[in-house]
Order: sequence, then C-alpha cells, then structure tokens
Amino acid sequence: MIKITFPDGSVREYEAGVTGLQIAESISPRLAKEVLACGVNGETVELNRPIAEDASVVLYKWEDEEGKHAFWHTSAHLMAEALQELYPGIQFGIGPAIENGFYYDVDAGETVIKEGDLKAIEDKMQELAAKGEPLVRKEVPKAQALEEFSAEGQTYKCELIADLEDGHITTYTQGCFTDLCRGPHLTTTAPIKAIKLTAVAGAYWRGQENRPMLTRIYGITFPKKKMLDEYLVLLEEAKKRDHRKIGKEMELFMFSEMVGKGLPMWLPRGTALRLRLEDFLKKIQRRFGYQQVMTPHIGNKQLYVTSGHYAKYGKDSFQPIHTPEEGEEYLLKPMNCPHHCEIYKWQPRSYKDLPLRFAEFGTVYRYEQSGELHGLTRVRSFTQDDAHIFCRPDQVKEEFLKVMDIIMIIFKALDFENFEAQISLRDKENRDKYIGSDENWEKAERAIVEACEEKGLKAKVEYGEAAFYGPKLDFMVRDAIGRKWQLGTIQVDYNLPERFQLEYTGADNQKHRPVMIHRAPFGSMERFVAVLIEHTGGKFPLWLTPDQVVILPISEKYNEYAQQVRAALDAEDIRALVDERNEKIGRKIRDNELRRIPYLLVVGEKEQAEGTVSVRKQGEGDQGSMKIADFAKKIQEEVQTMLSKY
RNA sequence: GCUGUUAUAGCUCAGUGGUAGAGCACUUCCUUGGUAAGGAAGAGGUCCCGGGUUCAAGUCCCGGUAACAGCUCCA
Repeated sequence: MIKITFPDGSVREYEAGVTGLQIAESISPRLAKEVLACGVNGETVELNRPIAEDASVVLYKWEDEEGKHAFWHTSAHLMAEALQELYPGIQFGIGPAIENGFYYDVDAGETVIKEGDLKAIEDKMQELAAKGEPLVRKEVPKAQALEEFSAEGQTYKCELIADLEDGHITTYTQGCFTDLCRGPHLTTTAPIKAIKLTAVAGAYWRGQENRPMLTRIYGITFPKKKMLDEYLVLLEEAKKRDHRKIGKEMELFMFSEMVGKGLPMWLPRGTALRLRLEDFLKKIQRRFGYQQVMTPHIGNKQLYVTSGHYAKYGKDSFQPIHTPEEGEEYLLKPMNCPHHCEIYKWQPRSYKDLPLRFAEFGTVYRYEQSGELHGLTRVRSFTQDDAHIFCRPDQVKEEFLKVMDIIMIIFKALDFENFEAQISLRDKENRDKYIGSDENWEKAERAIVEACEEKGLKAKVEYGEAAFYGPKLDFMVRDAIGRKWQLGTIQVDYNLPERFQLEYTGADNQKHRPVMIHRAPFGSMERFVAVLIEHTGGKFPLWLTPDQVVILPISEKYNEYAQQVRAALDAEDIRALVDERNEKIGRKIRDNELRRIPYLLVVGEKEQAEGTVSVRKQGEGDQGSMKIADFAKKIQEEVQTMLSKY
C-alpha cells in the first residue's frame, strides 16, 4: 500500500500502481468524469500513469490551468492527426497548448492551407475525436526515435530529437498518428467535443527569422458545445470593445499617413479626457510630495552615451538629428530619466533633501518595428506618466510602498478590481549580465518582496526578468471581460546614478550615491487610455467621459430652451451637447443611447414651462424630471463622490 | 523587420476588364412629435500612390505606402 496525500492535507491509502483516474473514481464518480489530468509530486501526468510510491496528488479538472493545458495539448495532437489524413506527407514542427487554445506549426510543402480549409480540418477532427482513441505514451531510445521520424520524412521533428537527451524521449500515439512529445495528455480524445479552428498564420521555425516559415494553425476546443459558444461570444465582445474602433467612433484620437505611422494624434475629445486623467494623477502626486518638472523633447547624443542607452539601443532608434553646425547631434528622447538626472545634478543635494520626486508627463519617441505598431497600445511617440524618485538606499522600501499606494488608488478609481503583480528579479545563475553590487541588488530585491508582502499583494516572482540595471514590479490588470493587460511599473535603478555620478552628502559629511526609482502608474497615457476603452467599452466614468449629458428637444420649438439648459450646465462645468436634429424624440433617444453618453435630458413643452429637464440615464431609462439646478447639483455630486474618495 | 491579407463616399462595405454602387451619416424640404430607427429630394469619389499589360483597368501584373493578423522585438 502507498500513501497518497491530497492538497487539503488529507491522506488515503491505495495499492501501489494506482492511477490518477482510479483515485478519482474512489472519491466520486462525478470527479472521475470531470478529471482531465493529475499532478504527482508537482509533475503533471496522464490519468492512467501508475503511481508506484507515496506521493502527493492533485486532480486537475477543466477549471485548472493544468487540466485545460492537457486538454488543448491533446487537441493539438488531434488536429495533427486530422492534418496527416487530409494532407499526406505534411511535416510537423511544434504544437503546444497556449493561453486560449493551441496551435500546430506545419509545413505542407507546396500545398497552401488557407482559412477556408479550416472547416474541413475541424470536421475531420470531430470525426476522429468521436472514435475516442486512447493516447499511448512510449519511452523511445534516441536512435530509434530518429530512425522512425526520419523514415516518415519529419525533418523538423528530427531536429528536435537531435537536441534531446537520450533516455528522456517519449512519444504519444493515437490512431495512426504518433508525435514526439513530453506530454502530459488526456487518456483519450473522447472528451474533445467542441472544436473551432480560429486562424492560420505564418511563424518561423523555432521563432528564428532565418529559418523556414511554417504555417501555424490556431484552434480552441472545449468539453462542451455551450462553452465554445460562450467563448465565441466573448471574442465578439472583445471586437466590439476594440479601442481603435471606439476611438474613432467617439472621436478620441487619429492617425495620419502624412504625419507617420505609429504617431497618434489626440482629437479634442480625447485630449480633454487625457488631460482629466493627467490632472487626476497630478493631484495625487502633489499629495505624495512629487514636484512637476518639464524637459525638452530632444537631448544631446552625449546624454544617452552617458546613460548607456545609446550603446544599447542607438542603432535601433530614430537616428540622431544633425544641426547645421558641424558635429552637433541630438536624439529625440526615448525616455525622460537622463534629463531628470541632470535636474538632480543641478545643485548639491543633502541627505535631508531626499527623497526627491520629479514627475513629468514626458513624451518620448521610440523606433518600434513597423509590424509591432498597434492602435494606441504600441506606438512610436507616447507620453509616460513618468517620475523619478531619488532616495537613500534605506528609503527604497518606503518609497516603493508609497508608489504602490498611488497605483492602487488609480486602479480603484478606474475600476480595475482585478489585478496582479509580477516581481522581476535577477537570473539566479547568470549574474554577469546585471550591473551593480550584490549587496545593493539584494537590498532592492528584498525591499520589493517585502513591500508586496506588506501590502498583501499577490505577486508572482520571475527570475531573470529584471532589467539589467535593477529589479522591477509590474502590474497586470484584468479588464471587464477577463483579458490581461500590463499597465504600471516600478523599477529600481542603480545604474543611472552611477553613470551620471549622482551624489548626496550624508549625515557623515561623506558623498553617497542615491538610488533611483522609475515609476509610471499608467505606463503611458496612450496605452492606459486604450486599456481603459477596452475595459469600459467606451462607457467611461462620469467624471472622465468626454460628453456627460446630451439634451434632446422634443421638437425644434424647444431648441432654444435646450440651449439655455446647455448654457446653464456649462456654467456649472458640466459637459453637455444638444441634439438639434429635426427628428422624432424616439429617434434621438435611440441614436444618443448608442453614443455612450451617461445622461440624456428630454425637454419639451412641459419642461420649458417649469424650468425642468426630464432625465434619462444611459442604459437605465427614464428617471423622472427635476429642476435644471437640481440636475446640475446631482451631476456635480456624483462626480465629487467619485473623486473625493481618492 | 519577416510572412500573409486588405485598401472604393465621413463610417461600414458591395462591385463580373466596358458610364462608380448600397446602408448609415450629411444638406434641404415635408412633418413638430413625449422616452430606442417618420417621409421625400439632394449633395458627396485622386476607386491608397507610382509604373506596366490592354482598344479599354476600381478590377490583371510589378513596385511603394498604410492598416490588419501572426512571428520576432519592446529602454
């Protein structure tokens, strides 16, 4: 008998050689039906893998990442099996599970697989899945694996095998299809009920530009048809929320070929919205002891040679601007930090001056690869809500905590309830690629980890993800439909203070080097507004939204009264429009409901006579009528309550 | 940057080598209305740019530009 320990700490005894499925069966028939894979001592394996000795076991269902992963990985194999039948001689690259589904990279030779062919592949998969073929795992010696796969002309697979260590090579077979694979998988293809192949795209073999371009086929599968339908609805919903589409509809921003790709221009409504966001942050920052500064959009090349950025990114950046005078070279600023370092150096600093917090909405220019540009989320000119905190080493943790407070305030104010953080630390093995003393690194890393613990922030630690100059903390939010976006960032920097020879005089009257913290709660105004659009679907909070109120006269006779109402609201700093079109009220309501304006005011004979407005809340219908002044007060109070909390 | 797809009215999109189209938006007129689409008429085009094939190109071919999807990248 062996002892099996479950995640809740309970222990049960089983015969040696028991499988995950048998364990599930012993607990409940329902569980046995739902379980997809199991974890044995931390390793995810198939449900039919015998467990020989005492172990801790987790049973994974669809709700678990590991369960989905096995499901989609098996689906990738199922697709490969279908492809092999439909396109004899097709070669396979790799076919993993991904965050939402799976893909397989294939090389069909002369044959081009197009979007239109996907349906046929889906049907074939459906047919094969219905057979419920078992997946059979086999350990194969390297020589034999090479022989078998080269016999089938699978050159990509052979290349993969060549890189593997003998004794660690396994294959999985279902039906007539055998794949080189580490697993884990479902035990049969039967649970795969709903199948949708979503896209075809090119992808380099092993992600290398100089290798052949393979055809990547994306798909997603579910154990139930209903789940697939829900997923497809979600995709539709995501499309509706696309910030590029809404940005155009709401007249927030634009691009022009003449100005250049990746260079967004903010339209009046978008600008007003962005300025409100900036003011909001400025106000918070004032409270946290920040000082606003402003610096030029260009800087002498020497500035970036000093900072080290020129050596690292010079070739991949916008090239230096040459002046008529010989030898003068300037760069568009790709970041604000060097300028802020120079501000720090402007006068001698004492330990009593620290921390110094310089904030700037600084527009920076980075030469992003043209294929990377995407709406407002990836652009060549963007404005960072930047600030650099210069502090003593012993102040790092406290400053870190304060920055986290600011980020939390912003997430709360803008209704990002779901967020997580990632702590990026040094690679444990390879420490050469980082600069700065071990002592400082450890201090900084410890400060970040402790700060997260103190705030009760669930943070994932990633080793090797730190910047070369220091560790960082990045914030990921989940939007209203569950998608993850990276927003704010806090980074500790020992590099720039060194390179710019920044110092302060300590209590000991000796020169010391300050630590620099880079931070941007929004990340960039462009990216943040994009995420905010996708999060809210364009239905911004009342205090932020471009148009707060639209006034709808019942007929043209009341246009004048409508204008009076607008003027009265305008005097109270409420942003209102009048729909003066010669249309019936039903039509005006319909059109304006679709414009994402929070309040609709219907005015006609009755309202004009009484000096009132009839209030309709977007999406919620008629709210009754009230005096103009009362409505103005109501709006102001609503805005005040939203803002005064922070 | 690489591979592929796309580019026609302000927007969303049809268009088969032979006179440039629809819906919405816009303008004018009729109507003057009470909580999710009233009616009529009109105006609006460098068919992305540059070449080529052809008697004839929005349509076919080549080059460029931009957008989209994916890959690679992201101080």
